[in-house]
Amino acid sequence: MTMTTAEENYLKAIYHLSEGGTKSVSTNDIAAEMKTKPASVSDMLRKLGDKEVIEYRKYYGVNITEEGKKRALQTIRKHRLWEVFLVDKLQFAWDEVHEVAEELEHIQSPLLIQRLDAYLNYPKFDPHGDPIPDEFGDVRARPRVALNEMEIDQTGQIVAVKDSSAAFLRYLDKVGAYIGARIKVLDKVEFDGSLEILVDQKKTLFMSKDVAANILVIQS
Amino acid sequence: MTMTTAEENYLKAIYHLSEGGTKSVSTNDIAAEMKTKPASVSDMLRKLGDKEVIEYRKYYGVNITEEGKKRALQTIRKHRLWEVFLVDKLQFAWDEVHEVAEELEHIQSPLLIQRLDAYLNYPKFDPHGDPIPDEFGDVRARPRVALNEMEIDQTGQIVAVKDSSAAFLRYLDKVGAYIGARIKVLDKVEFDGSLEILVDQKKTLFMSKDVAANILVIQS
DNA sequence: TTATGAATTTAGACATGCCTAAAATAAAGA
DNA sequence: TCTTTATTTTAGGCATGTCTAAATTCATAA
Ligand SMILES: [Mn+2]
Ligand SMILES: [Mn+2]
Ligand SMILES: [Mn+2]
Ligand SMILES: [Mn+2]
Repeated sequence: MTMTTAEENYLKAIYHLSEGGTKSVSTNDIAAEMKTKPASVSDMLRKLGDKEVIEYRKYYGVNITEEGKKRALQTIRKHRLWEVFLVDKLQFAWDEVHEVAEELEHIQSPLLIQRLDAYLNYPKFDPHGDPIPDEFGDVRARPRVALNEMEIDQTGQIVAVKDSSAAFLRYLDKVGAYIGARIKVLDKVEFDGSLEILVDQKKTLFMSKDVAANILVIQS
Repeated sequence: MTMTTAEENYLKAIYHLSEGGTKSVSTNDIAAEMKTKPASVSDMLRKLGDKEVIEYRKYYGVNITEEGKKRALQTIRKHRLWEVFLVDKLQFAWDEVHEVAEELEHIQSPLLIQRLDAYLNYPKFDPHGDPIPDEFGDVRARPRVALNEMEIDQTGQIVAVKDSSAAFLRYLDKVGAYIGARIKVLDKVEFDGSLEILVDQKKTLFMSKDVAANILVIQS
């Protein structure tokens, strides 16, 4: 059973909104995520239900099926592998890759993805720190905490961002925060939750609570 | 003015059938090339005519416009650059690349193509020996002759194939003919036009006139 | 010159994917 | 229990791209 580009995009959105298939998802939330109208979503949900990649009960939201989860993870795998290719091989900045990967992820060729994976040396994480599912859909996730939830003197390494918008990524580049940076919380301001951070044992950085909440860290 | 994937595929077919814009092309020939029905072609010709990438006079075939030629060459450029990527970087065989490139050529990102070109070191020819147009659509073609038209004792180098079907390419692999091979015509049989060829000064090869007619050579 | 036939276009239909406007439903409050 | 209202679905329509069947056109052969 083949899926169209539109169907793959919807299914991926449902997978993300359901937090990996653990929650049911509303029509309105899908419409917001896909930047379409709820009426268009209803049309698509019927189709995805017919293909049994979601369980669709009218008026009650949708749940992704095991088959659907497998499909979504394949698309996510392709998206993230292409992002690694664009950054590692073609010198794209991490804020330039998303839209192109959104197209490349729909290319149909198992051989292509297998060879790309090998060529990139079987990467486990994409340029935004998100894990790349293996060919069976298994994900090796790292336990992460949002930077704003860390306490003074705690240390760790930036591994991902929640907000992947170009604006946010460019801001991080500008201030010198990047995936892989080792950080230490030097101070937290009680009044507004803003933080003072030491980056790579040399650079001091101030950031608002809102910014810190979008930076994910593994503690060490 | 953006073009859909279908429009790009039709325009590319028209460019090839018109031999680079020098001939006018019939509806039936386009239908055969695109594996669709003439009725579908008529529909599409009206659209391409409206967009002024072809000149369409009902019942009299089409001619590609300068704008259309430019567009077609951009798609061809992308197709051939991706073929080089697949063969040089991902170890695809030359008979495995066409279908995937047929999809990849429609990815919309000027930056991607520019970077890919640089990454591949600005190749001038694809794995089948066909020239890669530059970003302005200029093609540096090499004067070629079909192998069956060469005379005894003449020498040259295989630079391209006319027939890119997987079956033909696999046959060439099997007998040891490849793009770049240096060849010499040892004998020609008058009766059926078949040839005896010396490849790389060491291997002798017999081939039918039909096979030789699909192998293109620059003479030396 | 006119009939014939091949090539081509048009008519009408269907699938996908999107929209707006209207109708239906479920959940919550009075 | 009976509204009210936000959410969701349906109805109807439009664009793209395909098809079959019917109509049209052009070229050519009698
Ligand atoms: Mn996508
Ligand atoms: Mn990513
Ligand atoms: Mn194509
Ligand atoms: Mn080629």
